[in-house]
Amino acid sequence: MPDATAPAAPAAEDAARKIIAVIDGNSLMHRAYHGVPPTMNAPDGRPTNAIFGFLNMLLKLVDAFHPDGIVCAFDKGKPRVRMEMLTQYKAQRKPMDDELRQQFPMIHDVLRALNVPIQECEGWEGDDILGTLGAQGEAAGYDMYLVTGDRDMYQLATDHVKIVGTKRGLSEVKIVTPEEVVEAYNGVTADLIPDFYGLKGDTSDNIPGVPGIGPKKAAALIAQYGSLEGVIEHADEVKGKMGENLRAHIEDARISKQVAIIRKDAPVSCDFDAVRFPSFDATEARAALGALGITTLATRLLALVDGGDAAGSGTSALEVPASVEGSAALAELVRAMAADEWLACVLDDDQEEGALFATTHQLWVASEKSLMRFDEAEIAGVLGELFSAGRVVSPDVKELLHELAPVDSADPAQIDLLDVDPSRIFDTTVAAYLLDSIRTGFEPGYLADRYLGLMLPEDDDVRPAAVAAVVAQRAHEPLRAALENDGSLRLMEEMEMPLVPVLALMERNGMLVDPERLHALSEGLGADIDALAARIHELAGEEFNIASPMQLSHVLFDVMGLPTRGLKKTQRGYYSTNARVLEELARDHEIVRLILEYREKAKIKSTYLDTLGGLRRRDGRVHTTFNQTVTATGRLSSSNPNLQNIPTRSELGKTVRTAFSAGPGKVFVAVDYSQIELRLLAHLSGDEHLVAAFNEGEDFHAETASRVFGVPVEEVTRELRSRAKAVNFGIVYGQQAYGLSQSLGIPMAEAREMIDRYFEVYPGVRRYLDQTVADAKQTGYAQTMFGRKRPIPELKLKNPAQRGFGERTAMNHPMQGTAADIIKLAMVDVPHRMREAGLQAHLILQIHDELDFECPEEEVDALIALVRDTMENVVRLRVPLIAEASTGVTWADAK
DNA sequence: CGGGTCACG
DNA sequence: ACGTACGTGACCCGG
Repeated sequence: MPDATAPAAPAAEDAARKIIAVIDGNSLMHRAYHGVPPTMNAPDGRPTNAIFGFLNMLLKLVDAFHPDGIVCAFDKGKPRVRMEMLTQYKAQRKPMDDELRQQFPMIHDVLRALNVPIQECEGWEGDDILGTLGAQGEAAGYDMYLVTGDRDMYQLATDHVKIVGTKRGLSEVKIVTPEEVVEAYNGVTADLIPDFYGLKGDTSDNIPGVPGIGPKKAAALIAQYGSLEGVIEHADEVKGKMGENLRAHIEDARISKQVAIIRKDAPVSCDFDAVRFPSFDATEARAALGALGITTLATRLLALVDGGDAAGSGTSALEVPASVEGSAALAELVRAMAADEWLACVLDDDQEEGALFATTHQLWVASEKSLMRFDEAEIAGVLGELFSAGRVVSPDVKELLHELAPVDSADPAQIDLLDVDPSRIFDTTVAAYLLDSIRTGFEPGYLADRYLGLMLPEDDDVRPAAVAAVVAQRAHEPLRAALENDGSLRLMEEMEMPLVPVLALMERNGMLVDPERLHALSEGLGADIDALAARIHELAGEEFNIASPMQLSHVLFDVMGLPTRGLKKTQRGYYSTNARVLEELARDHEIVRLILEYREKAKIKSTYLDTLGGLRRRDGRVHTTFNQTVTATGRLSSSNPNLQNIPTRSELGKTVRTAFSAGPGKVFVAVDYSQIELRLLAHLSGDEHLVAAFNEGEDFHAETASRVFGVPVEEVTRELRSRAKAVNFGIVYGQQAYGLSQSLGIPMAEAREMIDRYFEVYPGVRRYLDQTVADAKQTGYAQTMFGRKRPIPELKLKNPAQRGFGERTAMNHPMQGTAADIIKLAMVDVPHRMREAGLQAHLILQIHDELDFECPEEEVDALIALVRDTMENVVRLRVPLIAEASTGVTWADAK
C-alpha cells in the first residue's frame, strides 16, 4: 500500500527511473558471516569476515546495477510488531554469535563513512522496513532494488520494486524474476506468498502455519483454491489427517498469513532525492576501512569516487618526518625518555652507519656522518642509555642488543643482557609473528598495511631505515592492542620478550670449534669421496655427476636398467633416488651401496666440515642466529650456521661433533627433556592410562606395547616395544595407517589394526585429538597450553589431502608448540638462576627439547642440578617432566 | 629460484 | 581419486 503522503509518481513512466538499492543489513550480514571463512581480523583482532563479505556484495551490487543511491536497513531491538499477533510466540531465535554481533557496530561505522544512510526503527523487522521503503520509493518514481537473502521478500516484487537475491553465497547478485519466484515456490505467485506461509508456516520466522502441511501441499492447495481464504472455504473438501488439521487450525493459518505479510507502514521515511552513491569522502572511508584492516576492498571502493584512485592507490602513504640531527634531536630524546615514552630504534648499516630513532614527534639520526657525529661507541652509549632508562620498540631488538654486547669483540659488553627489563622492550616483528605465525616476512610494508592501514612512501629519498623506525613507532600500540584482543599479550610479555636478551646472550656466547679437526676430517672424507666416485663411474661405465639426482636417475634406471617397479617419479619426470629407494636397491647392487656412502660423506663434508670453519669469528667461535619468528609452531630455528641439525644419528655424523669442544677445563653439558611431546599428550588429553603410564610405569613404550598387544609388561619383546614406540611417535604427528605401515614396513591392515587398538586402550587420546581438530575447524587455528595460536587455513579446503594435512597439523601443534613454550620458559629462568647461583657456565644452544652449556668442570654437578630443577618444574603437569643430563669434553661425548 | 635430498628434533 | 607423520635449514643442480 503506497504511502498517501508520498509525492505522485512522475507522469513519464518510460523515462529512465533512477535506481535506489535498499539493503537488508541484518540478512546480508548473516549471509556474509556464514559465507566467508572466519579467518579475517582487524588489526586489533576483531573479526571482520562479515564486513568483508558485506562490502564485497555491495561492490557486486554497484557493478551489476549502478544504483544512483543506496540505503541500508537494520533490525533494531526485538522485532515485535508482527510477532505480537502470535499469542503463542516464543522467543526461540538462537542468540547471535559474538563474532557476528561485534561486527554490527563496525559495519555501521563503515556505512556512515561511505555516506550510506542507515534506516532503523525500534521493534520492526528489516523486511518491513524494506517493504515500506520500497513502496515509498516506487511511489516517488524510483526503481527500487531490495537486496536481501530472505526468500519471503519475493512477495514485494512489482514492476518498479525488484528483489535482488544473492547466489553462491554472496558472490553473485541478480534480480529474482517472477518466473523464478514461481519456480521456487512450487507454482505459487509472488502475491500469494503470505497465503502460502499461512499454510506451510516458517520455522525460521516462528510462523506456525498448519501442522502437517509442508511446502508441496501448501502450494497445491493454493493452486487449487486460489488463496488462503479459498482454501479455508473449501476446508471440508480436504481429506484425511491433513483436512482435520486444517479445520482445527483455521485461525492459526489466518494469523500466520498476516504475520507473513511484509508490512509497508513502518515508521520510516527517506528523502530518496538526497540519497546518492557514491558520495562519500575518500579520506574518511579510507580511515574507516583501514582501521578494520580491509585494504584490497578499500581500494576498489575508493576507486568509485573522484580522487580515490587518483593517486594510483586506495591507501594513503605513511608520512616520514624529515630526520632531525644535532642538539634539538638530542633534547627530544632526553624529553621522551624522561616522559617514559616508547622510542623506536632501528640500526642503519646501509650507506651510512648509524642508528635512527623515532618518537611520536620526530625522527632523528645518529651516525658518523650526521651533524651529531656519533662514532660507533657513542651510538652504543645512546643505545645503552635507552635500554637502561628508556622503553625500546624495534623490529629487531636482539640486533640492538648485539650492538651493545657484540659477538665479535674483545671489548667488554656495555650492557648486562640479563639486566634488560623485558617489560621495557617491544619487538614489532615478534608481535606480528605471534598474531600470524604462519606468515613469512614481517617487513615494514606489511606492518604499515596491516596495522596502520597505510602504504609506504615510494619516495626513493626516504631511507628504508627511517621508514622502519617510523613504522615500528607507530605500529607499537596497534600491535599491543591486537595482542591483547587476540589473548596473546601474556605470551608476548612473559615469554617472548624475556627470551630476547637470553637469545642475544646465547648467540654472543657461541660455540668453540676446532678448525684443524674439521680440516682433517674433511680431508679424510674427500679422499673417500674421490675413491667412491671413481668406483661408481667405473661400475656405471660412464662419468656423470653423482650429486645430480637427474643424472643419477638416468644412469641407474635408464643406462643400467635397475628395476623401477613401484618407484615414484619426481615432479620433473625422473625416478626418485632418495635414500628410501636406494636402500631398497642396495641389497642387490654394489653401485647403489657406494652411492649411499658417497651421499652421506658428501653431505657431511659440504654442509658441516667445509663450512663451519669459515664461519668462525675472530674469537674462534661460531655464533648461530636464533630466529624467533620463523616456525609456525613456536619453536626457534637456527641459521648461519644451523647448529640445531649437527649430525648425531650416524657414527660418521657424530664425528662432526668431535670438532666442537668446550674449551680447556670445561665440559659440555647437555640437558634434554625426556619424551616431552608424549608427556604433553598425556597431560593435554588427560587419558587416565596414558597418565598412569608416565606416573607409574618404568618404561613408557613397553607399557604401551603391553596395553596395545595385550601382554604383561614383562613379556613385551623388543620387537613389540619398538612397534609401540613407532605408534607413540606417530600419534604426535596425527599419523594414519599408511604412515605407520611405511615406518614399520608392515602391511596397511596391520598398521590400521594397531592404531585402532591404541585408541581403544587410550580412549581419552582419541577424544582429545578429535576435539582438537573440531576446535581448530571452528576457530581456524590450533593452540598450545599457553595460547600460542597456529592458523590452519587448510582445514577449510575441499581437497581431502590438503584438509587431511590441516587436520594432522591441528593435532601436532598443541604438542610441538607447548613443548616449545615450555623450553622457552625454562630458557628465560635458567640464565638468571645461574647468575644468582654464581655459576660461570654459559648457555650456548637450544635444540628444541635440549639445552646445551659450556661448563667449568668443577661446576658440573651444580649446573646439572640447577638446570634439571628449572626445566622439570617450570610448569606443573598431570605427569612429571623429566630432564636428563649428559656431559663430555667434546660435543660428541655428551650423550 | 624451485626442486630434490638429507641433516636435526 | 587422492596422497600419505609434524617442524626446520643447507647444499646442490639446472632452468
